[in-house]
Amino acid sequence: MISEKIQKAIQTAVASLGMEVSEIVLEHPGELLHGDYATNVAMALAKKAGVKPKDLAEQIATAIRAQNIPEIAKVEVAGPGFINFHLSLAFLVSEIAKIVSDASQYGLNRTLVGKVVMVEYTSPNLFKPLHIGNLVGNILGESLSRLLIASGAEVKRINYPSDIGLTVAKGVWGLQKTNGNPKDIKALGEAYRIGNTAYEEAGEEKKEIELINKALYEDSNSTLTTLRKEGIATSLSHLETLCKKLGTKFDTQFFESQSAPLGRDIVIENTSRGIFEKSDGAVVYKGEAEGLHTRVFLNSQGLPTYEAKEVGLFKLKSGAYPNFNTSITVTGNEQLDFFKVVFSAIKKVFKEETKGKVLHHVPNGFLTLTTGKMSSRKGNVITGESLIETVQDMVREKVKDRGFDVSATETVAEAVAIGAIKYSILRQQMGSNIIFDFEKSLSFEGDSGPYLQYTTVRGKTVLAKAKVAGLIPSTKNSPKTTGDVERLIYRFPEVLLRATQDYAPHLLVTFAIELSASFNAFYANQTIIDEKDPESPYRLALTSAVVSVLEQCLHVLAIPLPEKM
RNA sequence: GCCCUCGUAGUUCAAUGGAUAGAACUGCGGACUUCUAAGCCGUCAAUGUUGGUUCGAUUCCAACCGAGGGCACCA
Repeated sequence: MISEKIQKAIQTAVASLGMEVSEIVLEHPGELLHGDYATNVAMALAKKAGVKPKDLAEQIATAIRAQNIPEIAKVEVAGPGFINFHLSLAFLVSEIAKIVSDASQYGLNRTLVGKVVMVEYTSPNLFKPLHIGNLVGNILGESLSRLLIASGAEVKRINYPSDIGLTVAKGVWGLQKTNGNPKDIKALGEAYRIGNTAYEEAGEEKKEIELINKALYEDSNSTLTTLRKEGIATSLSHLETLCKKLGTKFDTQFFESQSAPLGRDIVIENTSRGIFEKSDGAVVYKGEAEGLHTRVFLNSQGLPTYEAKEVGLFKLKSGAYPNFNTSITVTGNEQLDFFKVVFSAIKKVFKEETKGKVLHHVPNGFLTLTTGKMSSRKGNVITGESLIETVQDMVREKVKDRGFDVSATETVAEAVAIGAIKYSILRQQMGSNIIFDFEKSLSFEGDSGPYLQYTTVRGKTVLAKAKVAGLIPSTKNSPKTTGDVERLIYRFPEVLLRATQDYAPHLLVTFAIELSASFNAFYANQTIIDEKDPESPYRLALTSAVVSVLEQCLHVLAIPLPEKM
């Protein structure tokens, strides 16, 4: 990568002056006028060396110039002591050529080759309609998975649905009351709603539901068990359809019905070893020694709680992938403290199995809707599905006057709806709460999923037209100056790498938007296809490079690309 | 009460301790008989408060104000 090359050059220059730096900070100046890269080493070293930052910067700059690096056209000192680097035209053009030839391989790195990473996300309660939170978790988890793959990791996507417990009991109770069909997803949703309401009223019904819960755990009533199993099958196949729409395919599913008994046994076993202890009839883990808090792992009836199930889940996961290096769990940010305690307990219980491995909890924020539209249209419960449906309805309206045929309209509407939703979730830093604005997300103007999709589709249209005209992309005849597109696009590999290292898909989103904007400006400024212009093949190569990089961005973000828009 | 997040234009988001805080939406004003106008160009507008560390703070530290979340048998 070019950034590494420049860092090395600085290191060499600094060393030649008899100084040392542990880390070279290289950044892209906010203004393209200030060059393509800048470093602050001179300012950082000046004090220790007892010289003026600007003087030291000049000395370092001279030492760098002496190295005659072909990729660097100009090195200059500016401001309080920055050293600015301007990349050479030859480098920028050669990078375009490289992108065109590497295509979908451009920018991938091998930093995680040989590493096995488990990513657990989505993890819904079966029987309960998919909540918006599950949708957010799925979207972030999928993008994280794809980022890791782009760095060479072997990713195992894991889904951990809750198929037993109070939620399921509420649904089964509701099915009996409504005489609902467990094979009908709508009936399941309704059954859960009724069961949940009844439970909250805390009367006789609550006791009935608790008895059902116990019976389901013990598998003591075949009628109830059958209802549960049928409902689970329905929920699962429905989930699979939705995940397919969202671009997710899980490698493995573990169920709470598996992790619960396993977790319970492990906790009991480790209570005698002193890791857990009894307190008020329950079995707890005391985290206070590590600045955490106490959590209940087995309740006073001896049933495993969510905590114990996590312990069991770890056993399942590490059993399935014993060679794993990192285990990532994506859940809502309200579980931050919960996971600190649970991970602490797991590390003690599985001392050997967790040695040298990383357990990581990645929190995602809440999604709130700004307009009251959802509630008026779909009832009080806002599910992941109804969100997608509503957005898709709105897109369908917009697509109508574009003159597509019926099937194209449907495909485009779905891709754009999912693009809009995913974008609004992925655009901001993971973990902070998300405000979803229908009007804004679907305004189709700027800073949106559709903008990225539109730019890419537009670029592809140009390429297709050029092919018909017999023009072939080439960087042979490049112009004397380059524009913003060239000065942004070569950054893709570093952005991709940093997004992976920081678990920050939003960095890629920001990059994709900036690249799109620069391409759209370029597009508006001149005609790309012109048989008489010797530079036309270069502009085509540039277009091809942009399309290729944007397609990669969309792929990593798991945003679908429609054929036309 | 204790702990964890967070506070940036009117709104929704950016900014690995750096230079004139960057976009989008909204408002106002433009261009175009041209490859997709879901596009392009211009313009108005912001770091909650008070201190501290630093050559340099939106970023780090402290206090305060404000929002959200968590803290024993839900997940």
